[in-house]
Amino acid sequence: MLDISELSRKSDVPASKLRYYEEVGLIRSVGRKGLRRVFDDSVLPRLALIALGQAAGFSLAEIRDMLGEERRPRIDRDMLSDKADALDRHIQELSALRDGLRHAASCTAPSHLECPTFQRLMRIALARQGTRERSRDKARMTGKTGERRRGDGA
Amino acid sequence: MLDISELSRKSDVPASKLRYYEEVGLIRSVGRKGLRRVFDDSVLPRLALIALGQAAGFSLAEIRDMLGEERRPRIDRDMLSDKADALDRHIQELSALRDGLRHAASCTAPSHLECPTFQRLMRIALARQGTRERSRDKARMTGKTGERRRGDGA
DNA sequence: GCTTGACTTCAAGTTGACTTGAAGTAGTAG
DNA sequence: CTACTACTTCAAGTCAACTTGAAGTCAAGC
Repeated sequence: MLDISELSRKSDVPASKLRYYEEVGLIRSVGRKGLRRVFDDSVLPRLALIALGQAAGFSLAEIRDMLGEERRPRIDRDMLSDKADALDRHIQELSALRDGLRHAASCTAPSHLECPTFQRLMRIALARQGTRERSRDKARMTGKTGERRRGDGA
Repeated sequence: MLDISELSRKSDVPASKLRYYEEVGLIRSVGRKGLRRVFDDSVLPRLALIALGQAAGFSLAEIRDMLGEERRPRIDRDMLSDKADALDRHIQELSALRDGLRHAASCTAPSHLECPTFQRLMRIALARQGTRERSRDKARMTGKTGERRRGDGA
């Protein structure tokens, strides 16, 4: 059982962020001690997963969907699998980009836009990109942030 | 030689975005025909690189640094190499996340936060994360958007 | 030579993910 | 019991990366 500052210290996540995450339903406190939130240890791994999901380029809404709403542990395995596939494609692209950068760093061609190796690597990366057909347009998601939108009253 | 709508069509990038990219110095038009911008074909691969860079999680400012300011093709090879290394670490994390998702999708444990395999995968991912020590705090960059900041006058 | 419509500029709006600040409250140390 | 301080809420601010809208311009077709 942790209060917000202990959780903040242990997770290296600012308290304001923790409150925000609770507000949008990414984490939950197990109760209050007076006014103060009380968290339990299970939010630590959860916060780590959130950070990881963000690093993977998922929005908080997507991450919330992936993790489930804390007390609904049964999460959609097909969706998870789809996310994994999408992530894998993303990884392929990034790998191509990494190789491109790596090559550009060592290549002695006058301008690497003219270097055939670089061009080939980029073609590979871009071909993949075309394959996905703007899949990130669908990532915008239809709000569904539960509560929220209070900061726009007046 | 393309006008903005042709470029938009060929690149599948909205004209507003192209103007924005020009404004912030990511691309350049070769001139004007009357008021209208004229681009040459070299911006097409450049736009593709920009998209790729974004997919890799770089900010537009970082991408601009990586690509150079169009007429300064000599770009810093050490920096490129550092970016490649950073990207590679990122890829490792994403791979761990992908494996975690993949496993979660097929795992029959009651809740995969309790599944030992999942926990192990996450530990690996998180260990890596600790290694980087908040490197993304440095990614904020010191503005340096050249011109810009006009839309916030009053 | 006038209308049309795709371009232009510039300001302002939007979205996601937060942070900051003011004003209030409550467990704890003295 | 009072003070202190770390918490609380809520509104508003910020930042990147764009988009939207209003008002203007200009080459082309009729």
